[in-house]
Amino acid sequence: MTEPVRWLDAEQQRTWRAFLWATRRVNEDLDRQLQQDAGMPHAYYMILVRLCEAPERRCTMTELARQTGFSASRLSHAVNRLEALGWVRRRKDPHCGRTTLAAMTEAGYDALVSAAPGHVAQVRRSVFDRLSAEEQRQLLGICRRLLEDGPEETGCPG
Amino acid sequence: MTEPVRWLDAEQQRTWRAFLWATRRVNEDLDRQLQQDAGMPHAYYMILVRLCEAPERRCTMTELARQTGFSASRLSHAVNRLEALGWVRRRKDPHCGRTTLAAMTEAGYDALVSAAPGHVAQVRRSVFDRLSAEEQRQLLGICRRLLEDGPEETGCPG
DNA sequence: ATAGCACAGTTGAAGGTTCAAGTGTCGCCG
DNA sequence: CGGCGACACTTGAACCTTCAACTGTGCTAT
Repeated sequence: MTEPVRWLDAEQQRTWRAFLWATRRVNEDLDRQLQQDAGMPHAYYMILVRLCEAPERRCTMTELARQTGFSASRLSHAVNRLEALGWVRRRKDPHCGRTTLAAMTEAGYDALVSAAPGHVAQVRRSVFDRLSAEEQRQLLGICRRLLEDGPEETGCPG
Repeated sequence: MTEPVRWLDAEQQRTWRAFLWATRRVNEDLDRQLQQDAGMPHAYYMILVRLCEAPERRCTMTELARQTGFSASRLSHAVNRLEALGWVRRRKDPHCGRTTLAAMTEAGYDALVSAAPGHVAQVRRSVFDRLSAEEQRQLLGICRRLLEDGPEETGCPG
């Protein structure tokens, strides 16, 4: 009953390995840049971006989790840290006893604004400067495939 | 002197976001599968794979770090854990006082062999089953670009 | 020989992520 | 009304990774 196990062929091996190395490299370079220049990991930057785009720079934890794709637990721990840094503040939702609102502070906004240029530059260095317009199109197509029949997408700047 | 900051255009935004979500999804699914079915994170699986391919299923820490792309520290901690699991054993190199050899144990080999089929299946589900032959070619091309002028590549099965 | 330096590797602390379990709130059905 | 399941979130422990510091070894030039 044990099916024959379909291994990857040589070309797929190469592709898979290249994929692992390339994505790791991009993520590490991104994280390192943000950590060094802005004192935050990429995950926290993403949270700040979403918060910044939200209606009054605040939104519920659940919505924030949905937009960032983080687990409730991961987000909660992260917001603890962001709160300790003074970049975010939690408030009880006046309309609903069980939801919590995370609101970006002025300091949080400033931190994001000063982090953004360096981050975008790194994204260009790591990805877009290396790819032709055609390759960029291909990349989007491929990523869409990899995301099919999964959670829906959202929108973000910076 | 502050240069104008070249933001990403709308299409690049979409591509970037899709890239982040897609690669995160692949990595998470991979990690979850291995953790649940084989009791090890993907990083440790990679170490075992390299070790398994090495001449006598053993190699120096430095070489192993180079092949996996891990930092010396990360590798050392990981091998501590793998040693505690009984999957790897450290030995002093008889020919050189400052190098350490990491050797895969029988139990380690067994663990890898039983983990491999499920892992490969997940790689197919997450990536190759979703991409046409053409897209797979494109992906390899793109990853190569992202790896240009970086550390050199290596080879791995499974 | 030996001082100095680079290499090979380890360690501990700090921080991030996950997982499982826990708290409190809302909504709904009887 | 009274339960009770689902939802929104939080917590603590375990684990993984990073960073900076540290040990010990071999090389090389004087």
